[in-house]
Amino acid sequence: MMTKLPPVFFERPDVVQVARELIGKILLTRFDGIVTSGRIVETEAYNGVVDRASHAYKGRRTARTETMYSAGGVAYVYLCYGIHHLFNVVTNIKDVPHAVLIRGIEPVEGVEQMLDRMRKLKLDHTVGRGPGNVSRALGISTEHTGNSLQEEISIWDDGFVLKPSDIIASPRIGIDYAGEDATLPYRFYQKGNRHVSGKGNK
DNA sequence: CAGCTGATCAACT
DNA sequence: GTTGATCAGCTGC
Repeated sequence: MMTKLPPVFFERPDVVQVARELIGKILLTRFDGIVTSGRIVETEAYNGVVDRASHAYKGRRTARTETMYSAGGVAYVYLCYGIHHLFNVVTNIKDVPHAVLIRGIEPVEGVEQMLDRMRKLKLDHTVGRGPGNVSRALGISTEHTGNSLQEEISIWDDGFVLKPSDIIASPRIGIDYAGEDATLPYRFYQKGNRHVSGKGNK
């Protein structure tokens, strides 16, 4: 049984809780009738205007970050280091720029299509590992920023439940510039899953 | 296995 | 002109 997560799931006020609950859910895209999906195994919460690691820190608002100010339940996709498209889920209500970065998925449907997009011949643990690869495997790019998560891109609950002890919280990756905010336990991942980025995810 | 580096663009100084 | 919510490929232990 598959249930699509409704807008109210994303509009809740606690972005850290949403990030934790997204572990184990299914992220699915359907572009031109081609379905690819994967189970979310790693996320990070970005806590809006008070979070030095967020693009919306201190209420910064540019053409790029504008979609983070939408009501929860849409995609925020932006380009990092000029080449990587990073996919985020916007949460909270309109004008509160919270978001959850999806950092890792375990491929489920459309493996052949994902391998094609990754330019790989065979499924391995690097497919869907790291935020740039999540977008690449699922075919998501900056042109999808602002899109609803009820249409081409959607997130599903298939009844899969993780033991609470298998969801680990840790500091976020690659945000050393964020001072004290860099130490907050806003990253969540499934213990031991090989599609989680970094080392030592036991 | 650790460490460096190129790719390449939007935002900021 | 510099810097990042990154990745893969190479170097040299």
